[in-house]
Amino acid sequence: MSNLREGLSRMDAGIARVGEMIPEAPQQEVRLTRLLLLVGGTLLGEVEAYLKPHGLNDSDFRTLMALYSSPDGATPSELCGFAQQGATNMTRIGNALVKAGLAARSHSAEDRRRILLNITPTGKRLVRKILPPLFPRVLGAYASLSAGDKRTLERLLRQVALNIDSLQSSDPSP
Amino acid sequence: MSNLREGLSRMDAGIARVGEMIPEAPQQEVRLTRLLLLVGGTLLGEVEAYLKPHGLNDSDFRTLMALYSSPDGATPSELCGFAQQGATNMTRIGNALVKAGLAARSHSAEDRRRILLNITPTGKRLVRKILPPLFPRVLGAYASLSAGDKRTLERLLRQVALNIDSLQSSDPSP
DNA sequence: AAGGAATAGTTCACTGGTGAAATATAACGG
DNA sequence: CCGTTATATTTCACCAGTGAACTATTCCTT
Repeated sequence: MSNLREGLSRMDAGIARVGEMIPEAPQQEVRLTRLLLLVGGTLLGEVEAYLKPHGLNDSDFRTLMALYSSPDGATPSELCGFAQQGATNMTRIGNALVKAGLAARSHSAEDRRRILLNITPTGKRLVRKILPPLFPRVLGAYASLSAGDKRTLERLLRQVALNIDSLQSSDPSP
Repeated sequence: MSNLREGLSRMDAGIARVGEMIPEAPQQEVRLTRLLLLVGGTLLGEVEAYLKPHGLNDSDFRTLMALYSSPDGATPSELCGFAQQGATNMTRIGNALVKAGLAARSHSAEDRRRILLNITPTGKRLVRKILPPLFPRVLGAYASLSAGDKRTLERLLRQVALNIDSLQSSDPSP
């Protein structure tokens, strides 16, 4: 059932096979990209599998966490920033959280275009309940990495992020 | 428009804010996980933005690449392995590729349960057309990394993958 | 104060992916 | 052979996320 391991070896084999037919292909970089996607996707799947029984998916959860750490509430637009979601989807997330009794909507008094979302006591209880068992899982993913390894990994990932940003700005798509 | 950079700083701020309220939270590991997800997702978005004008998404493309490197064709199940997709979705991908004239379906003679997919000349032409412009983009994401950095990144990501696998097997979900 | 641009949120139609059940064929044990 | 079991693919109903268009409100400029 060692799923990622198996998936990785299939991925490696496939990339090598394509690399034989197309020698110009930057194999290592393709491998890195696929690896990133595969690891990230699996990690996300793990987290969501844990959240599902509680009726949340990862973006619902990120939004709930943002509300948990916003004592004065937050507007959907602010939450979009934190949860890395578009406004459209934030509407759905808000609906879901309100329906589940985890958050409450209210209209802003100063700016009547704005909606304010606040976490409810039920929402706080849920966060305090589901968060602690999540920690060992997150830690487990990096268990075999030394402190230095983790710092290196973070540094390299941030570098890749910056590179992607420069790509985007220099390259307004053909 | 520096999107990832901005997203990252919002993410960092959010994690730090939660970390103040919940000191037991493993901040670095949470940061790493979110970073992985964010970078992976953006990278995927980049690739798909390039593929979209050609009528393909990333899993269509992975499947097409698998067919390109399979001179004798492949069954949907085999393609699932390469493209990291479920059988259900592979049916849809197959439909899409056939409809676009990039692949052809045929029934296997020995085992009549099986379907064989083969790339068409049109499909081969498309691969040879869209692949080369993709290379500089992939390379660009890792442009600021030294050869050693890339090897380190790959090593660390593979370690994380193995850790996740052991988590899964040791932890049959509560 | 009026008109137009900007902003906040929502709705709608669509894409992409999933799990469970259905269908068809093959393989196996007696 | 025959019934059971396993495998390959598809269908169906659903969930999550997106871009474009819409509504309501506020800001800005004269």
